[in-house]
Amino acid sequence: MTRWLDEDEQRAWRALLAMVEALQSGLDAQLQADSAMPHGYYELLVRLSEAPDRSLRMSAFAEASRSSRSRLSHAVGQLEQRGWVRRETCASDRRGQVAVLTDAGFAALEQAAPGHVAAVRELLLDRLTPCQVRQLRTIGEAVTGS
Amino acid sequence: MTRWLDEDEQRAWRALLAMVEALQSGLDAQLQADSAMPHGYYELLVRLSEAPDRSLRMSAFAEASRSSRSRLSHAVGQLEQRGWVRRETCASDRRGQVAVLTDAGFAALEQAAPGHVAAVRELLLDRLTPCQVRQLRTIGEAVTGS
DNA sequence: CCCAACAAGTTGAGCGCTCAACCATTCCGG
DNA sequence: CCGGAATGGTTGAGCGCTCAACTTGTTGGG
Repeated sequence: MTRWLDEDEQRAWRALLAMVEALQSGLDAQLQADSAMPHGYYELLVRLSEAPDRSLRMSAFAEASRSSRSRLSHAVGQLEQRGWVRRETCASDRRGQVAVLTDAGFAALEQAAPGHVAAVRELLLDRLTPCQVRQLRTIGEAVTGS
Repeated sequence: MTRWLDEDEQRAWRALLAMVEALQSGLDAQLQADSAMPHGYYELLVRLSEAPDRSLRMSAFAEASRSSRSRLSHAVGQLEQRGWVRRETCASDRRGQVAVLTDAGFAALEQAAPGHVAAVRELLLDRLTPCQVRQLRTIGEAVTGS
């Protein structure tokens, strides 16, 4: 028999859905408007910028960004067309491809970051107490299992 | 000057991103596999099923589901094609359309619900303490402003 | 060695969403 | 009343994502 959600669970779940919806649309709108960049691409550039040599093997890149190989392949294609990322074939394994953040890509990220961070503050962090911010982290880590 | 995220904020934000990603993909995969229904459509059917007469004026429907008019129009088109929703022209305002949940739509929802609820438990609620569930609700309400 | 399994990425079709443009109807000031 | 603004909803193009199929390269047991 199905164990339905009780009042508290129902409200928590719906509050989460609403929050996610608000954050996604808000952040995406801001990035799209100010930097002509979808939020997903921004996240990719961030991951890449944090990697050694600003470059990542595709499969490692996919894992780091919690993305499917296919999605990443399409996305990197787009980023490449915009000149933000360069593909290089891996030396040790000729199957492999390495995505490298170009200077233009890093510049685009630097240009986009302030507005994005401001939006994250405005839409999320400024609306929470420091304690809630810590709670949110704990909750997120519990859900993803680390 | 940009006020960057400090350690706590950074971790909280990334944990939230990871959690959202995990939940979205997990829930969508479950619904898609078990009921051939994207999560967004499920949410629409739920809202409709809770409305008086299982029907809603398009604009009210859009607001209730925090969706744009355009998105809703496309989505209802799909739901109509699947026979889950019926469109009727509004009596009092000939511009208006009313979306009505059909019996088949309600049946599809009843069929899909148990698996979905189970997935919500498995991926989210079971990983949190009751206290964290309440925290999550409070946080969500703070972010969305109610 | 060789070739069958496997691994790394890519590709194309299809789908849901967004944005802007668009029709139809209603409202409202002159 | 009448005509322009506002409202309600739809449409089409374009984009990012998913899924399944595919190509290319590696590897390991006969």
